[in-house]
Amino acid sequence: MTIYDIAKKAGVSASTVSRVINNKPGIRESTRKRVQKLLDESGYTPDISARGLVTQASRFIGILIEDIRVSHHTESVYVIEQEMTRHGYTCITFSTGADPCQKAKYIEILEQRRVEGVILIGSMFGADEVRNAIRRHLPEVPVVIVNGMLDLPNAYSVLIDEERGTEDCVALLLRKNRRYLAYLMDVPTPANLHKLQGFCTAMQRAGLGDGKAHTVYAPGMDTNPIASIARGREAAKEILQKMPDTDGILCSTDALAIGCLQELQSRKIRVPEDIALVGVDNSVYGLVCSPTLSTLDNKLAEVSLSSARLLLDAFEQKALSRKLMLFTEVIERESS
Amino acid sequence: MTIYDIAKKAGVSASTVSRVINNKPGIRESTRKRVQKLLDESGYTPDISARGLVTQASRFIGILIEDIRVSHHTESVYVIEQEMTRHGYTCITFSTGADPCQKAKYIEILEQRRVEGVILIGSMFGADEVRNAIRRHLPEVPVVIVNGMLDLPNAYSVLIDEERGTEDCVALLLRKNRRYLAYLMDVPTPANLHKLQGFCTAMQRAGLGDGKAHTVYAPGMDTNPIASIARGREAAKEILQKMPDTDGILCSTDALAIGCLQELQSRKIRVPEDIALVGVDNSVYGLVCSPTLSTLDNKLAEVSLSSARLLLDAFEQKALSRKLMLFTEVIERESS
DNA sequence: AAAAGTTTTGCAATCGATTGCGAAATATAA
DNA sequence: TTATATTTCGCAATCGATTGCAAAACTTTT
Repeated sequence: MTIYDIAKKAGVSASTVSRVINNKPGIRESTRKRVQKLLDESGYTPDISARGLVTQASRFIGILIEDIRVSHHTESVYVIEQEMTRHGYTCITFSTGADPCQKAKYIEILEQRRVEGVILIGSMFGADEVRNAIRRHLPEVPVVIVNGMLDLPNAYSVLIDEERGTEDCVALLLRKNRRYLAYLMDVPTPANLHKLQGFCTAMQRAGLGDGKAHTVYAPGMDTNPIASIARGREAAKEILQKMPDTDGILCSTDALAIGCLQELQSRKIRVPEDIALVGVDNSVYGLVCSPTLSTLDNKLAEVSLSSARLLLDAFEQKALSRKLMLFTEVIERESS
Repeated sequence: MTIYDIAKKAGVSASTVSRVINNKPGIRESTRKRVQKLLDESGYTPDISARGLVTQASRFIGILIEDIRVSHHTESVYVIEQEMTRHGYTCITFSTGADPCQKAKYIEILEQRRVEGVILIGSMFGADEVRNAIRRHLPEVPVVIVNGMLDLPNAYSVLIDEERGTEDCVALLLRKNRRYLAYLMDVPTPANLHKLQGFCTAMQRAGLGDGKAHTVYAPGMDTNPIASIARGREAAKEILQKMPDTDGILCSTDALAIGCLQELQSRKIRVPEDIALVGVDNSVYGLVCSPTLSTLDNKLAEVSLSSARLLLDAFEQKALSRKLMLFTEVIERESS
């Protein structure tokens, strides 16, 4: 069922049908009615790709993410997809995996589909391969990086102030009269390094010494939260052994915090009485466990919505800035 | 950068370039080399939509899901996307929400994008609006329903034997010498009704009376597991009040089971000593909580992979059957 | 060296839309 | 009624590819 079929039935030319479909002026009301009726009855739907060929607008945007199964990414994808769909765009979403070369492959697919814009979610898109792939395959379309930066003329960023957020978490622990704080650090992504920086700054300011000395590392690249939790348990052991005085632990993710919690509980260490615990992410896990977990809300929905809006603005050259900074919020629950 | 630009540079016609791109025979090796080199250097990528216009193959498939944020759906989307991408297809995924009319809208978008096949995930796609929308907009393309059925000539189904799985869960509880079983039922979706049926059958067979009499209902349509957990807590109260002898609870989802667990623990009822608890889903929550939750693994990854394969087979008219039935597996952990 | 057979290539149509521009139809003015 | 202005519509080109068929360019044979 094409525009020509409709044209034939209506006894007009394809141009006229096209004009009716797109509500263009210069069509007699009576013909418009007649064609529209045929359009409705026949169940015709335009082939958007064919249209895109001449209008040079695919109405596609690409979303690249390392692994859609990690729950905060899922939330982002959801929000972005809703917003873009609302504006007539269709999202093509790929889980790229960690390998930068693989990411480049997906970027090429996006070019083949002629996406009008791209949103990169996650902080692992800083690799050179990615930069080059974008420069090569998508030099013209706006690219929004959620929680990361890319030094390219067509790149935009939406960031959250992780450093300040972490400082706020330390402040919470201090308010609870904790003085022997430990920090549990995940993979050294740019975002996580910012958090670490925040921890160190806050420690310094409180006169509690060198933050790095109070930091335990539990790096690992896992998509499965269970693995993170296991890392958290191991790290907790290390903390207890190296810093037996610890009365407050700040973890760079909720999953790690859950791991700590499990380890502490298995040793009959009371949370928060003996050790207060604070995570980062505001994930569901923090509500499922007992005691419920104090955490840092990174405003995922807001950040994602902002990225979608930023991209839409960029389409119309209306973007106010290439960089958007949003703030986090501490959520105080039972574990602190 | 189009095929014509390349042709001009190479001093050949567009047809020749096209033949090189698609590895068609009948091109002199020397010209092929020359054109290929230009192709590589120029960073040309074919416009897949333009190609699709003449080949009548969009290489798109659509995935419809109520809400991508619910974690088992995410897993499905991930698996399907990987498999389809591997075969050269690009997935367009939509979170449709619960409203059937909204679903019909998305089905129309899929038609506009000329998808070659569709996968419907979740048991909520049985509504008449959906059926009609498919009949109207996608009467020709194969549609695979994951965990559901649709009476249409182009529909395929991948199902899991929930009934039998639930029976196996009851068997587990019986092995643990539990005799006063309660069943906690979620929304009456087709899938959940099958589970209930399984519970009743197993109870009957064990001579433990009428399953329905031992069932408590906690219906609710929430995307957020926290809400499910809250429902679980409430339902647990009801169970304890109505059936104080209960020594084993089977829940139709893990989230409900977590809710039960929380409620039981807050009342100092020991799990599994006083009451054994079994969930269904094999979700992460079951590993995060303590004691870890016995559950029914519904083989999500396998089911999803099978649906993708089934769709691919359907493309080539190689589908062995319109209906595929897979089996579940009981995972015994600490809570039972 | 010409004829016949093969291998390479290009022309032009096609897919399903949109759109500038001119022509036809209608409305308005003289 | 004719001239002019204004609507309304259709022709044909275009977007970026693919492909059947015929023409051109080579090989091989005689």
